Amino acid sequence: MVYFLFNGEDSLYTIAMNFKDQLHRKILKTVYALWPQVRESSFSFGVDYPPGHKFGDYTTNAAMKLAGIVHQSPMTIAESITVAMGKTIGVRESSVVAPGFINIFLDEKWLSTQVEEIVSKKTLFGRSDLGEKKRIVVEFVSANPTGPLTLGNGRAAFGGDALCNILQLAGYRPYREYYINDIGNQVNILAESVLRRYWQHQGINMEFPDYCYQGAYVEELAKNLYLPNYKLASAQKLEVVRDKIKGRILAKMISGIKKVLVKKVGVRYDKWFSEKSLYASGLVDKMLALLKEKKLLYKSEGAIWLKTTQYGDDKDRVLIKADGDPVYFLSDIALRYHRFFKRKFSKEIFILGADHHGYQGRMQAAMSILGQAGKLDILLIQLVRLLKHGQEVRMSKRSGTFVTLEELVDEVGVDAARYFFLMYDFNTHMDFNLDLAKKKSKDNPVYYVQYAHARICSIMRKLSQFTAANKGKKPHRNAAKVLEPAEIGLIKQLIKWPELVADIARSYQVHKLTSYATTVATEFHTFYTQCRVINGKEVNYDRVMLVRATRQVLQNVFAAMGVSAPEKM
RNA sequence: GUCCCCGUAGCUCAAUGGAUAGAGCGCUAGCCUUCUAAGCUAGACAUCUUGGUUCGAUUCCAAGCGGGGAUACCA
Repeated sequence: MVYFLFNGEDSLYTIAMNFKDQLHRKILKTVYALWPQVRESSFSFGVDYPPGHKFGDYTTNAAMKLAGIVHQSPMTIAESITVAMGKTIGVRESSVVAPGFINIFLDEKWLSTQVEEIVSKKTLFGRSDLGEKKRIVVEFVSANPTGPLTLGNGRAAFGGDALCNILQLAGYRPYREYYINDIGNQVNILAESVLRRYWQHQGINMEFPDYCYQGAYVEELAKNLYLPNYKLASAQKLEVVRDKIKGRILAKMISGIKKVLVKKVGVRYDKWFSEKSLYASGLVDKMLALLKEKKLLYKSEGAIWLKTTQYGDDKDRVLIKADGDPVYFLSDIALRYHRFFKRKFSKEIFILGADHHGYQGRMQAAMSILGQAGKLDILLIQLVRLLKHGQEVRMSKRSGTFVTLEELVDEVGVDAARYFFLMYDFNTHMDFNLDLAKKKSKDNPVYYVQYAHARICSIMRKLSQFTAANKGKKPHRNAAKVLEPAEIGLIKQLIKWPELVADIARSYQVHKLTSYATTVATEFHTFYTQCRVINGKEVNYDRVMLVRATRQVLQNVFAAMGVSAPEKM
């Protein structure tokens, strides 16, 4: 293969490498029209080598001649690209940097029209119909209601929320779901922990075993427990009383979680799905019957197993334990049945802590059993390690050593917390130093980006004063449009937003949002320093337009990240 | 043992197989009589090791070293 690279820092895009956005496609189309011999492969377009030859033997010119594409010099090639593409999109010029690179420069007039388009499209700028209105269920956080949300849950909460925002922009219909494990042994243990604490407070000599939850929130629940008729403690009574208070305690935990997510950090869910409801509606039993019908169940050592190995899992999995209790995996299968057969979602994105990575195999096996293979994307999100005084602190709900999401947000604010977590690739192992986060929250890049927005608002305020003072006078317009490098740099970033949205909708790489926001802010700050919008009595209205476009893009990015756009700082 | 993730600047992180590897913080030197200096400009500092694939590797493959996680009839 011969690879011709059409790209360049100044020329906006690497076109040979990736044809994912509209501009790329237009350029590629032009190239195809020029040279029908060129064909597309997955990463580049090119032609086959003559046998026995290597690319290194040739310059672009020689290679193209060999391929029979053109019989001209590289400069002439660049020229023909310019002419052809100048008609469809605004290409000003192109140049050849041999061997193998052709740079393409966009016309400033075309760039200016893009600015106007951004302003007129407003929040719709960046929106596309890539997703064809497909309904995607996104499950994220879904932390057990046996303790408050931790730092680590924050990572999933913010990432999942931002991903849904992006999917929405890309034309999908995301459905945010929090699956509540409100049944099973964990809930019993929580209730028991509270009860034991309660009795301890009543002066009853009661031990507190290791399997119980140690956290301060258990104390809090115990303090607020109203339990007049069950003062006596005994092994038999414990279970009876526990079951009496279970529902109340669970409700309290869940409402606490909801409060933090919705009120505190602004992550709203479309559905808080109760695991218990899967049993109540009979769906779990139906699921079991279905699996039995498919002859995928067998009994061994008193337990009921599912033959997941037939569908690529490492080993078969227990669905019902020897003691007769079902395992979460069972309701998880029922949940997928519900999502794909009853709700008819076309896809699910399941954001899962990396400590659950072993769960993937059986989940995908379950999807295959349901005949829905390929519809479940599991996104593993690496754990957050908490450092205190340079030492790692193992976060554990059971032992009560953790930092809650609420604490963090109280310390640094929602914007800083969101931005901080969104900066990291899901695959990155984050070390989180709370002391440092408190101390350094002022250094958070979110303020750098927000500051750009505040500066824009300041200009706009000034501008409205200016126009009020000059009522009736004709606004001065610059006839000659010669863009400063800072202006071009800014525009080039702004028009990348739709491409970025599409990219993230495909790759789920939400952390690119923060990189992009920072880049736009940098370009704006440079522009701000170098180019004046209001200069004495002169207003440059083209720059006003550019500033408005920048504000719009920043607001759109902020909205996707769930970060506020302050008008003053 | 097996499986998953990570290893890039002093620190925290970026970089669809492409040109001179980028930001922020920290460090050095400059810039406010003009739209917010939470800013701008310049400078110093980096791809864990060894092989392989490729015209080209931070990126893909293999082995090694180092760190984290998982290996339940817990979730």
